[in-house]
Amino acid sequence: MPTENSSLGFALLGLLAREPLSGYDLSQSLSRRMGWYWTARHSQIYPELKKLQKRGHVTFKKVEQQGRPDKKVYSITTAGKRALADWVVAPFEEAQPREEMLLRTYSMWLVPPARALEQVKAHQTRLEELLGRYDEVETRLRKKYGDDLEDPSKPGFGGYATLKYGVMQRREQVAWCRWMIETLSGETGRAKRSKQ
Amino acid sequence: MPTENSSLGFALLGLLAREPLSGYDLSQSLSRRMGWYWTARHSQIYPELKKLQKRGHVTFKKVEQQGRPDKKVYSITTAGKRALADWVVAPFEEAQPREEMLLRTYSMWLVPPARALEQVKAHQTRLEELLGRYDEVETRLRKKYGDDLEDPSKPGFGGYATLKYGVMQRREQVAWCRWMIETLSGETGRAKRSKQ
DNA sequence: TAAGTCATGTAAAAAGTTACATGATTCT
DNA sequence: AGAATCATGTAACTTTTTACATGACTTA
Repeated sequence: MPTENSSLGFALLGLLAREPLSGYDLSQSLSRRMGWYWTARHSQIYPELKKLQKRGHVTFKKVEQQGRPDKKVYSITTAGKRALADWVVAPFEEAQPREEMLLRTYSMWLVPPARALEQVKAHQTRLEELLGRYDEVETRLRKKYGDDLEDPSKPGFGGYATLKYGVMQRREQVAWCRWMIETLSGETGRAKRSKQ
Repeated sequence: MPTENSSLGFALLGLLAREPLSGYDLSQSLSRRMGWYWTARHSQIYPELKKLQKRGHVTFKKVEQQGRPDKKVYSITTAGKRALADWVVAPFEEAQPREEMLLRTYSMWLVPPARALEQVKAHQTRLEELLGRYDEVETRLRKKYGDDLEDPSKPGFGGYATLKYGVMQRREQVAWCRWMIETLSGETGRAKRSKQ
């Protein structure tokens, strides 16, 4: 076992620092609250919780439920909270980026611009759907935390600041899509005109 | 072996579609040309080239050199070029994003704003260094391709479009950092003032 | 002489995805 | 009756990182 938690471990601790959650809850919360910058499947979450528990960063107690399967509710420990806070301010290097859209864009010169156009438009649609969901999240956050969102010592701030980042990035990505569409259709337009 | 190439496989094909390269060259080109949206170490590249070769998407010939180790120069095949072009326009889902800065931001409410501030400033510095390097790349691209950069059927377009995306994203990330710094220092400012 | 570049690989481990596995309840 | 939700896990596989391994030549 490595000396430090993985990024996923810290993601889970970040959620547990706000409220105790079961593995199932963590899976939902991760995708709902951190989904636009970190994700994991439940098959990765359950083993990770075991590691956190062995390290003493979380504890759990079994909760029996009526009409539902029993669950294990995890809570962050003092040591876990300290490890998390240390990690937040520790120097680090960003993980290697993986933007498949750009990988495809790099080789778009090989295909007819009209086909490339379809790919870019599909991407734009995905982005706009995402932006729509951000709006709902912002409304929900504002209702839950109010003016506390701008207060960096309140838990609401984390969700707000990361959401803001997501919105800014997605908007800019849509702008890039628009530029791509213009450039690509300009070309097909010229091609069509020259054939007339 | 899976039926399709991995993303890395297509990244390498994308480079080889422009010119034949050795494994070593591919490693350099990958980080120089695609470094801000896809990376790989040489330990991943060499095995991947073997897979591409077994699939018939690339061929190689040994080139003996004087005063330097021999090298294997890889070229894309017709089948490889077709597979690449198909992949460029195929529907897909973006790989899961991994933005560690946001993971840390989510838990920043746990630490004193002054410490969080340091982290954000360090991030901003990294981003501005990146932006500086983009400038050099743009100059180099413009010299090499001229007005062909805006022509979607010329190879220069791929590099130009992806670079543009990178510049737009990084600028927006810097703007987010500035907002964070404002919000975090506002808070420390208030704290300091209230203690006076 | 030490560090850096050119050049190619393998091994081990960590991180992440997909598939397998089970079972009760609730909603359509 | 079938699909969705709640709930927890394991197994197999792919992808990525880190470390190991070698060796000639060039530059400071």
